[in-house]
Amino acid sequence: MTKKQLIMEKALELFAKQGFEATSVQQITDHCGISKGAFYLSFKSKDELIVALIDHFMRQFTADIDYVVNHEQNDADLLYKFYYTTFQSFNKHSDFAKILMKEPTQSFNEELFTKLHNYNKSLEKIILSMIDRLYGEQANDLKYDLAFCIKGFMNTYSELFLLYKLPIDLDLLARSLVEKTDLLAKNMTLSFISDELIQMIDQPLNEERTLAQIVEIVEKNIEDMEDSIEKESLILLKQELLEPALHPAIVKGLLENIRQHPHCKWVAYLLRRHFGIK
Amino acid sequence: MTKKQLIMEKALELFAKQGFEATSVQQITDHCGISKGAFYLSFKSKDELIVALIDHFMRQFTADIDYVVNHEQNDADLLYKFYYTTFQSFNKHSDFAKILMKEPTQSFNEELFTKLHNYNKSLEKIILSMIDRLYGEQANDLKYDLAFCIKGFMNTYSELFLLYKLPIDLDLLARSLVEKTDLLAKNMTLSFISDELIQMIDQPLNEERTLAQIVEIVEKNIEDMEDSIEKESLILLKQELLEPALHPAIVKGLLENIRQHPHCKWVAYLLRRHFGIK
DNA sequence: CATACTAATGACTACACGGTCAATTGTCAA
DNA sequence: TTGACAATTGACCGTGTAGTCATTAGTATG
Repeated sequence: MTKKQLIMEKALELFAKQGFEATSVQQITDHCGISKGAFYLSFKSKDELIVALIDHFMRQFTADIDYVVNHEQNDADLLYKFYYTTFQSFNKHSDFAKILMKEPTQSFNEELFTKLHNYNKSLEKIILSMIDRLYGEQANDLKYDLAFCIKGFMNTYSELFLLYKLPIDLDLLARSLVEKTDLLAKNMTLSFISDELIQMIDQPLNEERTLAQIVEIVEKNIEDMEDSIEKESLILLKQELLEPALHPAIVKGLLENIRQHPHCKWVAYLLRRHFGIK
Repeated sequence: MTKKQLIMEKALELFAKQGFEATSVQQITDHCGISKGAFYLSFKSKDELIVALIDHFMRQFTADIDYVVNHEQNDADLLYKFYYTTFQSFNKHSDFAKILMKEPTQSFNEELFTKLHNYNKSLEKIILSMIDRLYGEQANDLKYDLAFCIKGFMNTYSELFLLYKLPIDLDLLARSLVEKTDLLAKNMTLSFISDELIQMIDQPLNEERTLAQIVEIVEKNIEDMEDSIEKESLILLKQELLEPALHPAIVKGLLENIRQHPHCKWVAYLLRRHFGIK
């Protein structure tokens, strides 16, 4: 484990207990068993650590959900898989989820707020594509409301195990939320959230990634990796970004190679979107 | 206006923007146009100010909602009035609502956490009484789930105007949430949140259970069970309570044995806490 | 073993915080 | 106008913070 990873891991525990503000760098380094100076060899500042943590987990989370939604063939299982994976992920990374749910986002600096907003939008996009696939025309006017309800369920029910550390029957939870969602989708008539409203929310924060940005992210990823099949796959994919030459099937295979690697989930997500591969 | 009120008003604005931690007493007094010393004539400490703010608004909010729910004669309008009043109140006191939604509750001191938990319980009680009145027997097993959904709606939809300051059609919002709530109440079949689960949530805030109490609960559980692996496991765990002898790994295994048994979840939860096993 | 280099340390700085209190200002009855 | 008292101030204190950097420890190479 690199020092960076150690710091991130230990810092997360403290942040979850005390929040960002209330946790000092000294506490973090003590908890890691390293000196304060060593901390600043890995991170330029405390803020950079926070950004790194948020990126690390949000990328993984977004990528996981996206994969599940895109790879579930059976419509009947889609919603279930979505909820199950979501809560499983929350449960696995409960320290981070706790921070995410409760940290006062508006008090962050602009950069972090925008960042979180964008991740939130990614999640919303995934949810909307799922709604579209399952209910299509039937729920067109209601899709945003439905997405909001789904997010509301996620928020409220996750409190149960984040705040109170209760044992959770994930299967039952997922099934019960599927039922609720399905009921709403098939019977709702009143739409509150219009396209217009969504546009107003999105207005200031639009941002597509350019090819160059993606290449840059891939390169950074390659640097951080140890020699392995995954690294080789990523290098090949980077070449494919710059000079498309490979058969789609090969690209898909390469993406599959890196999908499970914990540090590649985000980059795999970006690449899947870029190459238009499910 | 008394000095106390002035301070509370001005402090609230800053807290909403920056959070409690990030707002200094100096900032507050500057914003009020008074000296730091004057602040401490009105409040013993910054914490006392925070408590005063939370009490002031939560009392008002709880009382408002309670009044509406208790004084609405017409069942058909009850839910609508509830949602309308709630969001109107959020809107009116949006600075406070913002704090409430986003402040990391777990990082507060014990007193504040308990306080908020109690207000939350009051609100839940009001919601549950409303559910009981409207749907009675029909939704008895589902009442907690329904209450959670209502809270989820409140949370998610309030973000729209708390975070993004959008103009809101309160009437349409309330009507659309009434529809959703009604749909769920009349058609849901799967209950996720049981009485047992609610008990577990309330538990950690009460006093710690003594060993004797836990033993008693375990014994009662054993009596009610049929002969099985689970029962044997529970008997062994009871002995372990009285005379610790087993390896932690064995204890964990025994706990795992009873975890899924429907009548053991509560006792498994207590035991996990007692033995300090995740 | 000597050298060159990197990794790691922790004492240190500058500063911001919550909270205090001697000194100052404002008020009003005598 | 005086004097007694209450209200208010802001310099000050101890503490804890983020971040720096001269120094030291560790390691690889010739």
